[in-house]
Amino acid sequence: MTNPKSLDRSSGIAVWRQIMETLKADIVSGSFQTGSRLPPESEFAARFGVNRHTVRRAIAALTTEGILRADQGRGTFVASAPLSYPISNRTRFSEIVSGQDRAPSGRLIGSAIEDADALLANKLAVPLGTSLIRLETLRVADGVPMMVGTGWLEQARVPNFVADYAESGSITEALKRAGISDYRRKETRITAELVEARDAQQLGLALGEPVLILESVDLDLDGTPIQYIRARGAADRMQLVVDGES
Amino acid sequence: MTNPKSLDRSSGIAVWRQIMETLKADIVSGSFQTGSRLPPESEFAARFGVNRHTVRRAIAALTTEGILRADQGRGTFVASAPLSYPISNRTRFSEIVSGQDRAPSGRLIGSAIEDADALLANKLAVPLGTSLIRLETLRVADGVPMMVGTGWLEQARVPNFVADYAESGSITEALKRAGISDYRRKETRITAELVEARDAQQLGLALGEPVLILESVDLDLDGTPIQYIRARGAADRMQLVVDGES
DNA sequence: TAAATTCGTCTATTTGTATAGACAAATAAT
DNA sequence: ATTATTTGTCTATACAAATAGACGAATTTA
Repeated sequence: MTNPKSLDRSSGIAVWRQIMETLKADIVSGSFQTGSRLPPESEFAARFGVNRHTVRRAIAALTTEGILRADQGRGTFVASAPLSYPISNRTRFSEIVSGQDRAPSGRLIGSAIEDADALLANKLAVPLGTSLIRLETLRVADGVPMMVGTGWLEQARVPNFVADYAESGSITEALKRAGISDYRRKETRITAELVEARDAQQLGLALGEPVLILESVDLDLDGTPIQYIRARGAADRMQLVVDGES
Repeated sequence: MTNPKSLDRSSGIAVWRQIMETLKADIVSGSFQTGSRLPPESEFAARFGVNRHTVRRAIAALTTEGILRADQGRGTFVASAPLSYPISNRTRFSEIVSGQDRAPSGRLIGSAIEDADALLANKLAVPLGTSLIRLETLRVADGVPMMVGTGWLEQARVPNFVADYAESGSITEALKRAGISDYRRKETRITAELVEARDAQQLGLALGEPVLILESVDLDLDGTPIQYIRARGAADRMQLVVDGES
């Protein structure tokens, strides 16, 4: 049942990690049920064609993730299989994609001033080096962190944003004071990546988990870009819904 | 924008590979357009805080993938950006592909008959236990596998579907022969997961890589469900684009 | 109780990864 | 033509990853 997986020695991914991911996949798929005993390390070593120490490192990684538990003399056991969330339980985030929410939504967890690089200058249609405000936000549903987002706005357009936010405590209100009361979403680009260390902490994810990446540009009523957003969401907790109407 | 990526030194993923994936993600997201010149290696090295040799290895990997091209004395250029995949109610893979000057192809890699379980019965609006055709398809662009898909259709509605699809290579064409001249997409639900072993082999991905999951239901002109599709795509090769019209 | 099994730890060696510096080769800028 | 920039190649060093073998510690089995 456990795979005759081929290990890639020069892929830049350590062998122990490849084994770790294979084991995790087998546990998720149900090959090894919660509480059941795994074959001994020596057997895995033979099966994968590696040294026992390499298997041990993979098991150690899964142990710190809480997925496995090893008892000296007894064996290694599945402590808790990582859940594959049922689709029906996933949060629908259609409003994010359609742009019907009042972005940047969620709680402001940080801000900074930085100069526009090539990408940002292009997305926001401003000269290279233009001073931008960067906003870091966290979106929570039912107490569970769902997405972390980074938004960039031209500072000249929202000159007093930081002060306004500090005073009003509201992102929407701070934008309104800068004269930005309405805008629409141009498009949203969606892809997926493995979570970064910083986001993993914010979202409460283990390293190696997938995140959905949403990149979008908001336009004002004249079609001028207002902000560029790059949001990262816990893929196992959410599902984006794209309506087929339009 | 390429900078705030934090490198993880103890993740079991080599630094050069983390840089490689960051660069690839930036190319997919449009930071570096096809044909444009990248910043010099020394600048990347400074930006990532690594040695130039490490950056070179990342670039070498992307060069063998055909994504970058390096000319001595001139610089490093984006040879071909990975595919963008627009989503709308008229989504047809071949149209998307041809619109981007990619050679379209779809291949039927398997089919079976199975009874509708609760989920499928609900999605297709048929009684539980209804006989369904299950289709496994592989979609390829420029010789690179992009998506594997599983589709379910009510067998009574499209009796000769398997043969027709195998012959024409087109879902649209096969449906036409079953008397379904047109259909539209009801909605598309998007999430991400880690690739399964079987899909990894089909897509040429390593275990632990993220895949985009697309679930959708196609309706005929009366609004009756025709097929339910669950497709899995290599996240590092594609980007879904949702227009913000609504 | 004794033996077998299985995880835990140790030392030593080989291969892969990353850093450091230097210089050549090709191109672009002056 | 000369200089600066940028990629390509080389040597050398330090550290992590993986292999190999041996033995101890805890548990189960006979």
